[in-house]
Parts: sequence; C-alpha cells; structure tokens
Amino acid sequence: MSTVLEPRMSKGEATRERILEIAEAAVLAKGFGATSIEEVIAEAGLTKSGFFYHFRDKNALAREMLRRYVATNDQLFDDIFTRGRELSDDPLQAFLISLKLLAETMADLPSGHPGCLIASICYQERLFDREIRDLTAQSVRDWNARFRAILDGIASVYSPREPVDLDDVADMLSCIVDGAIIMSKTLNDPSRLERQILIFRSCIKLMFAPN
Amino acid sequence: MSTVLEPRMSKGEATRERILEIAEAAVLAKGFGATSIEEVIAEAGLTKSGFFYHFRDKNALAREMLRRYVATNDQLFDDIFTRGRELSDDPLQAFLISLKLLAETMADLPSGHPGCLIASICYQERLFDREIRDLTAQSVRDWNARFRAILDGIASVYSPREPVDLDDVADMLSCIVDGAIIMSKTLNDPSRLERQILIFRSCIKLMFAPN
DNA sequence: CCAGAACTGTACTCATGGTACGGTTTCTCC
DNA sequence: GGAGAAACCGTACCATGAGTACAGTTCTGG
Repeated sequence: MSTVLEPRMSKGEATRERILEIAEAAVLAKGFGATSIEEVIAEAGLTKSGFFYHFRDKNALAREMLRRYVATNDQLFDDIFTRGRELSDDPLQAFLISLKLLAETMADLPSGHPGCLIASICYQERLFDREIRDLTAQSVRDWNARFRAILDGIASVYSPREPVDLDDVADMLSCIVDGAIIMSKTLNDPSRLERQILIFRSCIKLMFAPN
Repeated sequence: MSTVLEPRMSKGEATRERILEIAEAAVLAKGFGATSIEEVIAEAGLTKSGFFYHFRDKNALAREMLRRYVATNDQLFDDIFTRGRELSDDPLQAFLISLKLLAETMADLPSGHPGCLIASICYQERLFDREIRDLTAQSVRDWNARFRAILDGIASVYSPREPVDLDDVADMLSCIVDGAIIMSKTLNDPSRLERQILIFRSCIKLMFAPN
C-alpha cells in the first residue's frame, strides 16, 4: 500500500506525501488518538512548525490521509475489475478472475495487509468530525455499489441457486475483507486474508455457477 | 452486551464491573488510547484514587475488560450453539438454526452492536502488552476451533459440493461478523450485521445441503 | 537572482494522563 | 458494637502532547 513518490512532485508535495505515509502506518498500528504529531515529525525528519505548515491541525491530517487511502483503493479496484473483464466476456468468469487477482494482490503484500483505515476510524468515531465520518460512509457505499453492479451483470446471465439479496452479497465482500484483515493481524498470519477472499469466491461460484 | 449487576456482588466488585462497563463502551466508541481515565471515573462517579485502587494502571483495565468481553461472548456462543443442537439432531440443521438465532440476537441489540473489542484492540496493537495481544489471538483461535468442530460434524454427514477448506469456512464466520459490525457502524445501519449472518447461512446451505 | 515556497527555532499556553501517598469513610464479621 | 480491612477521597505533582505565534532561514524553480 506504499505509494511511490512520483519524480515530478514538488518538494512540498513530497513532504506531504511522506507525512501521510508515516502517519497512516502509525494510525493503523496504534490508532489515531494514540498517534502523536511529535512521533510522526520525528520519523519524517522535520519540525513541528514544518508539520503545521502543511496541515492546519490533526483533523486535517486525518482528512487527507483518508482521501489518499480511498483514492488508492479505488484505483486498485479499478485495475483489478477492469482486468477481469478484459480476460473474460462472461460476467461471472470475469468476477471470479478478478477475485483471484484480488487474493493474489493481498497475498503479495510483503508483511501482510497493513490494515483498513475505514475500520480504524470506525473504532474511533468520536475522534473525528462529521466530514470524515461522512467520507468513510460514502466510500463504503461506493464500493458496495460497485460490487452490486457486477453482481447485476452476473444475475442477468445466471440465476442464483438460492434466493439471495444481491445487495447483501455485494456487502459481503467488504465485510469479508475487513474481517479477514483483522484476523490476519490478530493471529499474525497474513495468509488468512487471501484464503478468505478465495472462500468468498467459492461462495459466488456456488451461488451462480450452473450445477 | 450490558451485564446485569448480580445482587450478591460486594461493593468493590460492583464498582469494578461498573468501571469495566463504562470503559468498554468508551473504548468501542473512540479507541483505547483516546479513552481517558478521567471521563470514565466521571461517569462512574468516583475519583481517580478510587480508580487506581481497583486497577494498577490502564493496561490492567484493558486486560480485565478483554477477559470480561471474551467470557461474555463465549457464554453467548455456548447458549446459541447448544440450543441449536437441542432443536435438531441433524448437524447441518442445528448449525443453520444456531446461525438464525445468532442473527436474531444481533438484530435485537437495542442500538446496534456496540463493536468488537478484539477488532478495536487489533487496530491499536502497539498500545498493549504481549499478554493482551496473546489473549486476543487465543480467543480468536478458540472461536475458530469451535466453528471448525461444528463443520466437522456436518461434513461427516454431508459432503461439500465445492472443495473447500473447512478451516477457512470456520474462519469465515468470525470474519463476516467482524466485518459486518464495522459496516453497520460506519453506515449507521444495524441491520447490516443480521443480514450478513444470514447470507453466510445461505452459503453454508449452498455448500452442504444436498441438491 | 529573486520571489515565494518550504521550512527552522524558540517560546509559550492549556489540557490531560498518570503517579504518589496520607487521610477518611464504609462495610463486614466476630 | 467495635476493630480491622476494604473501598474510597483530596491534593499535590510531573510528563507529554496539541496547538499558537511569529521571526528568521534555506531552498527552488523560473
């Protein structure tokens, strides 16, 4: 999940990016409330004045962090699901391929998934203003809608074996991923995430694949 | 999730219980790091000295909170899965019944599920000592093993339609629940949790139910 | 080379977490 | 009903971190 520092980035932008990167890692490891600005700037190698030059306050940092996280994830989903559609014209096959790609991507993370910012924020909701909470909610809704659209495409070709609400099935992917990230981290076993995505994939097959 | 204060509880125990209850709600709402002892004691109606009489430090509070949370959940699972077995001799049917009971239990929570302490701790791991992290890991392992045992019982009667790893299926329940709690909280829609458990139930049916 | 961007340094305020410890009330049990 | 223990209270104190203010310095791109 680390972002490459683009070569054509101004010095200020590069610093901002560095701060956000460090802050995100810290927040995912100990929570926003327990992440001090002082430790962030220590690791980033700048002073408190430097920090407040880039961000008004801690909340602004949280906002930018979240925006960055959502954008990165959106991009990832775009890539993976576009690639799936490229590799198969059948909507079900395309989705199954994409899920495998997603599982592989997660398995390839060097030291496991660092964590989901949305989940982190969710468990510290009182610390954030309405704008941030709205942003997390909207992101989740967007991802669910994206998955729902894919399922609609599948359901227009294959009819599900069991009566299932497609909205719930769409939600399920986010739930599985978030839950599996927690289990991976708690048990210190990164493979759990990959395996859960593949089990979800099996469930999709069971739901839609004819016989 | 609120525990009834037993009548035969000494005054000290009652206070401890009250502190733990208040602290748990606060931790689930804003995280451990951002939960101040001062606000806890203010709500509990005692002084800082009183607090430290019961708990050496904040870490001791976390330990007791976690123990209490795990015990409560263990009890809940015991009740629900025992009841399922009482209502059907068929292991698959018993599990499906239990899942429905679980979904109902979650739907009956007055203002939605307050949150999973394990997940909260997971996203603030650096704040806790090894003992607490080991306790969270062991709890998750225990729950997974419990579900796995149930699945073994089912698999001894019904053979799964798709080749699935039963360990992964067992993990899936915890993942779904944890993920759905996060989605419920983020979208401020308690019904999400119930629906996700029911979708998982559908997946179990699809996996094992003949035809 | 110069204007503005990107910082540094210092010097504060204020709130809060956490510690230490002696004193006081309240319970409990003989 | 009295003694001793359990369950607290009061107060004083330190360390840390958020945030402000602002003047001065260095860097950087055109």
